[in-house]
Amino acid sequence: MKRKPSTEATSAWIRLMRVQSRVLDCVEQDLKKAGFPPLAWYDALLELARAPSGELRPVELERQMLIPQYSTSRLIDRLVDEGLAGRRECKIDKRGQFVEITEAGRELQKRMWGAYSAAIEKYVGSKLSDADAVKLSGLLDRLGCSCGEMKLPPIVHANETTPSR
Amino acid sequence: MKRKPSTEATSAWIRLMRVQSRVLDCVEQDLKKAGFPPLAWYDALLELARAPSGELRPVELERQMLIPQYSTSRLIDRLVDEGLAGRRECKIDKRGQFVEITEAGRELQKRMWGAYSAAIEKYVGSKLSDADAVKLSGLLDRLGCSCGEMKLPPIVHANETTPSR
DNA sequence: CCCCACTCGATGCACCTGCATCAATCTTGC
DNA sequence: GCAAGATTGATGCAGGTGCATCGAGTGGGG
Repeated sequence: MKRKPSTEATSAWIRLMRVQSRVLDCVEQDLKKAGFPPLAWYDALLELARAPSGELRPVELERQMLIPQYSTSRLIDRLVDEGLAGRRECKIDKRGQFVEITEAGRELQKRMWGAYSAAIEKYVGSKLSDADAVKLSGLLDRLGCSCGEMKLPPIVHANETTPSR
Repeated sequence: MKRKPSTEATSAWIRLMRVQSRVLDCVEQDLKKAGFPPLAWYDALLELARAPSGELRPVELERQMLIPQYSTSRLIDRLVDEGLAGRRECKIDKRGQFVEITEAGRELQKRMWGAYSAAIEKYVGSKLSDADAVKLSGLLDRLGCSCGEMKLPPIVHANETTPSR
């Protein structure tokens, strides 16, 4: 039988939807106004930059970013078109390929982090104490775990460097 | 000067993005599998159904739903195409119009609420105690308030009836 | 009364997403 | 060694979104 959600749960749901779309919007706006491409590009560049030799199989990228296969495929197209990444064939599995970040790609990723981190601070950091941020993370994690499976990297980044969504 | 966000804030940001997209996805999936249209349709139908005489100016709808003008315009097109709503001219302001929900619209909205509420319960309600849901709402509200302005209806719905995102 | 600024809603365009499907290649089981 | 099935990545199509712009209509000041 379907239990109905409590008012509290429903209210949390509504806020989750509204607040994230609003905050995401703000952040994307800031990036765009600074002349940068969408966040998805950043995420991909970051994953590539982080990879041992600056290259990944599309499948890896896809799994890291939790986006569908075709989406990865076309995102890579765009990165390649802009000279931010290159495709390299994969000798050992001829179906596959490697995508490797270019210097321009690394450079853009770093510049974007400047604007991106400022936006995170502006729209999240400055509104919440660290303790509250931790509480929020905790509550969100409880939701995330298993609507399928969820692999959230516990904490993502190196010292002066960069997160990913 | 740009302060950098704390690790905690960044981590909360990441989770906010990932968790909501995952949960939203799950809910939309459930609706789609039950043969229903996207959530946005539900939201619009609900706003219309809630309106005093089942009709609203597009501008109102737009403000309720917090989506851009062109988006509203096209959403209405789709609802009208499906016979879920109708357009009626506005006598007093001939630029404008009224959109009014049809019986089919009301009926669909009610049927969707069945699936929708079940999904909310499944992906949110069942994962959080009411107290935690309230905590989550509270933390989210702190983020929502003013990346522009935010008018979150404090608590949205009537007894056995229906929320909106 | 008329003009100008504004509001309302629609639309062409580019792009992005989801879905289904494809061809190529790899792997497994026999 | 080979057929059946799984995996990798691309792509055509339909729809949705953002952006810029447009035409119609309103309303306020001179």
